[in-house]
Amino acid sequence: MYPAPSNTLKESFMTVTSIDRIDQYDGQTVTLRGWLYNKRESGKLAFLILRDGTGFIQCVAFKKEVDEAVWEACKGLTQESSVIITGTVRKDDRAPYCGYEMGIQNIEVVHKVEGEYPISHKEHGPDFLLSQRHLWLRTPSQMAVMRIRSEIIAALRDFFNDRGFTMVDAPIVTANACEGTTNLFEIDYFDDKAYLSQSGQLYMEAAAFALGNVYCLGPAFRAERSKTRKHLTEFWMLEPEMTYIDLDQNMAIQEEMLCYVVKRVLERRQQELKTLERDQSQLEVIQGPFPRISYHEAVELLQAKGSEIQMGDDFGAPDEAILGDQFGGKPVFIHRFPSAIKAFYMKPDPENPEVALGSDLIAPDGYGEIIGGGQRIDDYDLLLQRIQEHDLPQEAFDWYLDLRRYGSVPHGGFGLGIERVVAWICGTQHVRESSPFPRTIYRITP
RNA sequence: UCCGGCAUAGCUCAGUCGGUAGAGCGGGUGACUGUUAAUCACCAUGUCCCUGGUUCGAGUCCAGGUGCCGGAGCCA
Repeated sequence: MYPAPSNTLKESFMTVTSIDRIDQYDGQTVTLRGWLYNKRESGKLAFLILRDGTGFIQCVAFKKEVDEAVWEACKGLTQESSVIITGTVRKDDRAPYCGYEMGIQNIEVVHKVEGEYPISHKEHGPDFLLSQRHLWLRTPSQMAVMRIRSEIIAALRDFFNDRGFTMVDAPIVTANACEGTTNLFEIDYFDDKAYLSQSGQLYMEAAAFALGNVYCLGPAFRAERSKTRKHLTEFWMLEPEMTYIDLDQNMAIQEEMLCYVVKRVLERRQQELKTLERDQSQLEVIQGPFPRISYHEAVELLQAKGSEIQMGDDFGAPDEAILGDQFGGKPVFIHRFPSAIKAFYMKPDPENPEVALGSDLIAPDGYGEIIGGGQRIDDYDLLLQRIQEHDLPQEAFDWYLDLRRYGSVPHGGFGLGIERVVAWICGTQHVRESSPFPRTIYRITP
């Protein structure tokens, strides 16, 4: 018979494999290590649904064909108990999930769950699920979102690495604000105050003057009391910065990057997109060129659609949603916003100094702004003037001004919100679901 | 910070006119040799968010508070 499990498993010559490779072992006896996802049993027959992180498989035990101890172990098994199952792989049309099932020969219960597992296979509300996020991650939809998130980040890194960009990490603890000063998380820093970074951009500008084209990918923190489906207090941002680039080239690389990412998810994460029941035709239309309209044109378009927006106002959420849905499901660039509603470092358009050489990329289906970027001011005097106009503490920006004192060049870049892109590609209702452990205004656990 | 909504079993919710607290799922027990979120029978489960008020009587009505959700502002 088969050896007693735990201490002899290594010497048992059993092949330990994973569910995603099970099709290579048809007819063979292998060992899987996983967790009990679900169980169905009748008097003399038990179906155990095993998950191991790579997939799901149905394992079958007939009372007559297994040891009594194995039968008893199967019967007593509870949801999410961890188990090591050895059995014969066979193709079976009745098997759910992967088309294969495993005839159980031996089972080792690594840890049996006592008491109720909090998450059932029926519906739950979002607040409850978020309070159980550490367990919710085990469900198929959440695993699929995390796999797609991982693929998106890998694709973004590959895109820039393949084009000669250098990855430079930006600091998390900073002394100055990149955007406004009202949205900073303040921390004690020995006898001083410090802040959690809102953006790595200013540091990327310094790095670009050293290395040429660079990017960072890291967390950003905003102490905004925002309670919308597009906001987290901690989110991840990709921030490339490029020298000798203009606004059109900047938008072009954003477009190329996003098309590459969407294409790669379509190619490599079919299974996950199906699990999420994502309408893939909506992703297939994501191909360049993306429409590019000016702020001025956008406001006229919105007014024609019945929006109350006035020239000079920033877009509200409904405005963004309208703009995002005007172009056949493609994202749209809005460029040349009024300088007054944009960040202090945005370079004015030489042809119309009232507007800034910046752009936002608005995603369809109400996901809103997924990228914001543009040209940076490269003139020392103008940058100093803007810092003063915005009542920013000049000393904290001395090093940033230095970049315009020592070999300033035209440059620009952009910031891409990872959670928003993941939410859009996955079709999740809320960015909460696209972060493994989301932080919102009222939630910092788990 | 402002506006709106919600709060009842572990979860999702119902609860009529103010009159003894309910269902489904989950849990437990039992039956069943091909189940697909299995089915069937039985069992157990409550600070009705908190405080105060009205009333013979409050889950229900009133006031205040707390928590959460959605939105605005701000932003990726």
